Amino acid sequence: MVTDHGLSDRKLKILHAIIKTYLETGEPVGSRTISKYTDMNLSSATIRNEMADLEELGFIMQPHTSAGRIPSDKGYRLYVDMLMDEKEQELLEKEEQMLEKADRMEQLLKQAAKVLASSTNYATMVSTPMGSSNKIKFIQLTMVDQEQIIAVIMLGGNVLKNKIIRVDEPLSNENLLKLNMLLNTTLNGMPIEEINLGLIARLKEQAGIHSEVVGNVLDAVADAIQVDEDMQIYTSGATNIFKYPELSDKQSAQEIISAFEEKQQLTELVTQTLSQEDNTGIQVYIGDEAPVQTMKDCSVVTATYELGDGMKGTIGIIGPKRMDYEHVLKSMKRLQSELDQMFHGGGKAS
Amino acid sequence: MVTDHGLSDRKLKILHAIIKTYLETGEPVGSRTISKYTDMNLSSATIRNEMADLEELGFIMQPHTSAGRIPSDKGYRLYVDMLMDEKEQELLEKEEQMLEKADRMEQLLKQAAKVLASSTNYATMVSTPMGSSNKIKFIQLTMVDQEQIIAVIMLGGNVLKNKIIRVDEPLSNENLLKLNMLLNTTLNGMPIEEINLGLIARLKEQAGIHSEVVGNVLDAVADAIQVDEDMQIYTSGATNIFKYPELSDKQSAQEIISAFEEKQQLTELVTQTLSQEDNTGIQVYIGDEAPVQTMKDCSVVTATYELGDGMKGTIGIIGPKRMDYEHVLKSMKRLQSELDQMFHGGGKAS
DNA sequence: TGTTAGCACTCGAAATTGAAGAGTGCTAAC
DNA sequence: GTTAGCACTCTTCAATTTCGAGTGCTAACA
Repeated sequence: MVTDHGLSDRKLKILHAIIKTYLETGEPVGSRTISKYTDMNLSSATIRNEMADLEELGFIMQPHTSAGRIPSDKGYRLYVDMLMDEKEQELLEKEEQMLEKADRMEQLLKQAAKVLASSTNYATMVSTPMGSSNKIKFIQLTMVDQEQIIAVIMLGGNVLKNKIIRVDEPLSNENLLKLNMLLNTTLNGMPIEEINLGLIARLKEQAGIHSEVVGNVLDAVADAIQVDEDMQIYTSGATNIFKYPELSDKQSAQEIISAFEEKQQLTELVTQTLSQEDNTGIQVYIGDEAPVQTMKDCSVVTATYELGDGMKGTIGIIGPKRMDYEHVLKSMKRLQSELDQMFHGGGKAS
Repeated sequence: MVTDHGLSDRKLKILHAIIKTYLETGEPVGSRTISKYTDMNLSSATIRNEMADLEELGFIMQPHTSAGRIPSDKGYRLYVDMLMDEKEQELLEKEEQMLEKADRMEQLLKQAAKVLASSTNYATMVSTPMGSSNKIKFIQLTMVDQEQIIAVIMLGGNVLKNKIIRVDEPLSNENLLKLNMLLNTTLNGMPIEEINLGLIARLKEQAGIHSEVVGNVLDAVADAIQVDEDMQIYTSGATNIFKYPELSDKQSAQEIISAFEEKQQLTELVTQTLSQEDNTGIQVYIGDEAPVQTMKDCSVVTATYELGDGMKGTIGIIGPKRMDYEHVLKSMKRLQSELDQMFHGGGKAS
């Protein structure tokens, strides 16, 4: 993320002006505009010369011969890199309030997506935390009636899963207790990856005549985890993309909204983001940089947040390349830290 | 739903032909087309005369002076009413297979929405069952560690909810057992509406020093039910509306997709549908008939399915007025009966 | 009386044209 | 190195024209 460019101060200033103006208007910006807008006291002709240079260097481009210039991906990249260095500490109380209210994780995340969407006017997504190394914290079997047992499984990060198991004949209280003991002593604190066939066989053996139930429980565990692994993604503000003409022609709009609805592609985005190591946890993909083809005409900003036990989730904003990066980065950092804080503050669970 | 119209057989045939052709093409259909398409051996001029009559009766209309005719809402209505009388028993195995795989209710419903969307090419929604009169079937408190208790609550329809409760100091096993007894004997089988302040006060009194925990549990119950009441709605294929030019201009598309994303309006649709009493449980709203303003240019087909204990959910299809009603109604009935069957077959739960 | 052929007419959609305007690149002068 | 000026390019938008589909009506026919 080195901002290494061989640009003169003046070129940089002009580039900055071009991008900023373009972000606001969405229209190609011409030399005359810049000449007036900035306080550099340069004529449009001079600007034109500089612009010709900038274009040759690949920072800006012309959509057609006699139009103004628009930033290229490379130009945006430079701009964003410069922004990333800055810092800010503002807070919006309204957002916080809204977030405070939600006390279940799902709701919280949904809410977060919504808040972000409404405060930025872009499309947003939030993924539920996903544990690269998840542990079983607690298992409890309970009889509901003659035929049904509930298995409650608590995973790291206080995530609860339950599953109904049908049995042919009722277990005695004593046996149930034994099973609970067995499962808890064996599985408690165990990382999910370590549950292998050998272990399962051993467990079943120890369960004796109730090996079938154990099998069912383990299936249930596997199932619970399974469902946990294809993580949930909450989205909001997908229709915001209609606000940006450059994205809202039928073709693009449909593709992007599809991606949002189907979530398949978002999953990819999340995976990619999580695998990336970075100090701040915030990443900006401009155009083709995004790991998803559908978003090649957009910019995507992602941030990861962390729960205590190695569980990580992702927040994402998808918008036009002419995104208000400054605002977005600010919002992202804020939300990221709020989520971090809330989860570390403890006790929120689904 | 009486199909009472004063139309001659020939007029009916022509109207049918017009609608069918329009459903396929989406273009206004002219007299010449009908004259060739049908096997009635009538010249276009004759057809024109009949069409003039049909227009006067309000079954069809002209978008502009010299265009073909398109069906009016009234025309669609007649057409649909005629279809509703018919029956059919075809099945698509592919669909069934897909549905078979899902064993948790949420997944099942999500899957259902997806299947329906892909088989009809319209936007679809499925709402989770919502109980007008829900009962508590089972409550169980379990200590996880010194500070946390899990409350597992099972509602009618085998819906499971759980909630983590924090306590300041650990409960003894004995006390926990007592509490469990207390809660279960008092609350089991109790309709949620009957849990009132008086009952809560009585419970707390009986719980003695642990009244606080009881309060928490009841809060949890309230909470669990709360979340259950603002029901979930799963959608799929929202982008299908882009396939129909008459809906895909920016304005409409955005509105409809927004409605799908925000789900606020869909909730209204569901409520309306559920309140309607009808023998088949299938309803067709054409244009303005829909309870939601956003959908005034669409047709909406809804069906309700039932769980055992008075819980009802809704399936919905939203598409253009020129919807393939025949196919949609068929699919709906099929899905409806499949869901009914699955839930009555028993044991599926979240 | 019901059906059909023919014709003039209407109106929207698409193609064509033209003018306006924004912006550029280049050159020559400062 | 900077600027003014000018010719040129290209998009946009509105006005205009053309084209064709479809109609309603009338008159003739079975």
